[in-house]
Amino acid sequence: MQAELDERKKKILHAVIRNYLETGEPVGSRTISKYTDLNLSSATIRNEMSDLEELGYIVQPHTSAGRIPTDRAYRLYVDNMMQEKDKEIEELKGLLVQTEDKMDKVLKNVAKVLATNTNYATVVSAPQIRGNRLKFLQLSRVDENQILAVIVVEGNVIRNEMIHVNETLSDETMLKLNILLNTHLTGLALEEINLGMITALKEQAGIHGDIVGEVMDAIAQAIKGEEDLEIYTSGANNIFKYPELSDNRKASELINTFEEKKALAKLATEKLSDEGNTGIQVYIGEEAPVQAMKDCSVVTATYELGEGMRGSIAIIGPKRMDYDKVVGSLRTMMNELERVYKKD
Amino acid sequence: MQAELDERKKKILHAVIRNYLETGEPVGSRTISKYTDLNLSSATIRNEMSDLEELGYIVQPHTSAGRIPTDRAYRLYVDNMMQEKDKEIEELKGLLVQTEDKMDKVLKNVAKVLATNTNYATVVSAPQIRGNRLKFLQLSRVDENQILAVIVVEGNVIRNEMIHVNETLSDETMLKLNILLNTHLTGLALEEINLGMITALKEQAGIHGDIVGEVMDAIAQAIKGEEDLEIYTSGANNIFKYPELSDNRKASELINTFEEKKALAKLATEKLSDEGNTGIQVYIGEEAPVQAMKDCSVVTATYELGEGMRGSIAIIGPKRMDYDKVVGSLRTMMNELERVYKKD
DNA sequence: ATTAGCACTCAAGCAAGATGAGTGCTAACC
DNA sequence: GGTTAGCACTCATCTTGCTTGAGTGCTAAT
Repeated sequence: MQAELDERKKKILHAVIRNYLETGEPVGSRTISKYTDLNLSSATIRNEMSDLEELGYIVQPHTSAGRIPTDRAYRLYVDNMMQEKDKEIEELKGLLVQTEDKMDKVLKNVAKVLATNTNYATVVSAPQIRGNRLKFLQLSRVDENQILAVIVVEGNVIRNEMIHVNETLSDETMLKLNILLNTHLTGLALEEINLGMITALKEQAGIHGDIVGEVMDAIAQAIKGEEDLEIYTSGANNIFKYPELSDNRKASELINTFEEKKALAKLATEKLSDEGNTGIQVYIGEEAPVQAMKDCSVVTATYELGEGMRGSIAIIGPKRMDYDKVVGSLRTMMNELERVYKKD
Repeated sequence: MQAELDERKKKILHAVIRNYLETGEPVGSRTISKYTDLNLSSATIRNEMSDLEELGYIVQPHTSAGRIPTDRAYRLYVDNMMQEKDKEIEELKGLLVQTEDKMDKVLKNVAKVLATNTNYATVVSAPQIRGNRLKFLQLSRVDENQILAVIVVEGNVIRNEMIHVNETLSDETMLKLNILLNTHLTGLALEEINLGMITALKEQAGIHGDIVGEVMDAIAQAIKGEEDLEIYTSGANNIFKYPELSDNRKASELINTFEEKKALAKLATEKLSDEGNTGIQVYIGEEAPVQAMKDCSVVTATYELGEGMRGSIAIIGPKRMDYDKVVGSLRTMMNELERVYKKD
């Protein structure tokens, strides 16, 4: 009962959606009658629309208003009807490639460029370093009872962690510890550092075993602690451009969500484990993984910069967002990101 | 013509302000007549209010509405009439002291606590490290042609900078460089590292002089680059609680300002150079240093954590914000911050 | 100097049309 | 049978006029 949408119904539905995307107003039969090349009178369109309503693709906000697409219609549109328009997106590339070393700056920039280019709000999450290898480790005595641990992971992600110690360590001890830890841990993935290895290291460190313990904690914390889920947002104010989102309660909620980035983290990581598809996911309305966004649509893309270094980009806008353009922008942006970074 | 506000006028003005702060509605003569202990009829109040209007302290939003205070009245209020109520602020202290080592986390927390506690939006700028001393410097070879420079400044602010080199440096060279730089630079303030010293160091480094140059650049960049002006915001959505700010255009502008943190930087640093006063500044309406905030009031406080380590906290709300409470909260928060960190 | 009283103003709320976009249905048409 | 013209109906939105009530300013009396 749902697959049978004949060609004409599809055309009409498509017209309704496109029209609504542009205007944001309910669209009526007369408009469609003129808008399409079907040369049908408004009455015929009305009959068809009536059918489409029954099938759950469009609804009237109130009797005798035009129809607006439902989530289901958007879903159909995104899955089957969308033809990408790859215009003017090329310019994005130029904006990105400049300071290629500082990862965080680049990502902030990505968020910004996408926000201004699409006129929606964007969220970029920094790469998850899960599964990545330890590249370098350095302990330094900063003063009598503070040690600075610098941890560098593949992809040049750097973490600092301060460790308090009670005893003052000599230079030789520091040197020994550094050599010990580097020789044993460098090149290992996090999963490969197991408990056995840790206890072995502690033994070798002798009386300074507890420091090794602290260092290991620091490594663990630095790498998989919540802090590593750096998130950059941009264009939050864009939501004011869409009346259906900018009534006070909703706007407030959305802005709040943007500040409380933890909810966004969920959104970002949700589908990170999914493989297979092109990496672009579209969530429409209630499909969105975050409650506050049930009146929005969210388009997410996952980028991969190397062994297990995966982050994601999300664009949040009204349900009637310009899916074509967003998906296009997102795709070029991702490619560009991967191109710039993959050489590492 | 302006100093002469007799005692009664002051009392009435005070009553008007307090009442307006609470309700947000224009306040009329009858209300005041009951609200104060002056035992005057509404008619008398009317006469006095008429005078006050002429003197520019209150205005009517339209004929036959009550009066609301002008910027000038707020200014008078803040300068002379405010008596601090230091209740319930104490609880703030508890919320703050927990993870005392990670400066950025603490500041984020400060922003958050203040925002939830006052119901206004807050901005906290991380300390300017200008004038601070270099505590520790470490160069490490991360791979063939990348060197990681870790720079620790007094107050345990840590910066990482990647340096690309063309030649691969030997372990001994690295060690030498480290010793050279640390012995000469540690303990110095930025201003004390002058050009003469730099060329001297370069000479001593011999063929690796250019690396020294890069390191110095990194130090300079890391410490006084714009990046060091880390800014934390919280409670942006609080502005939706005040109708006079939450109409779409204004809200959008404010949110935008919050995202474009550079404007806030200006606000934060503006009065950093001023000395003398308690460190708390109140900007009312047009006095605010940022255009987008001309309908708000901004209360800023400067905290000082040691030699020249100064940051600032700002609270942004409607003109009718509860100045007493805000100033109180801000003051305890600052004291607490300084107490926790000054022992370093 | 203070107050009571009264006329006046004006935002805001409400009810009663007027408007118009859009629908559903029926009967006629090809 | 599919298509269309025509018409009655619905309902959000706009307009208009009316009422209400808070609040003022002024004047005359205390």
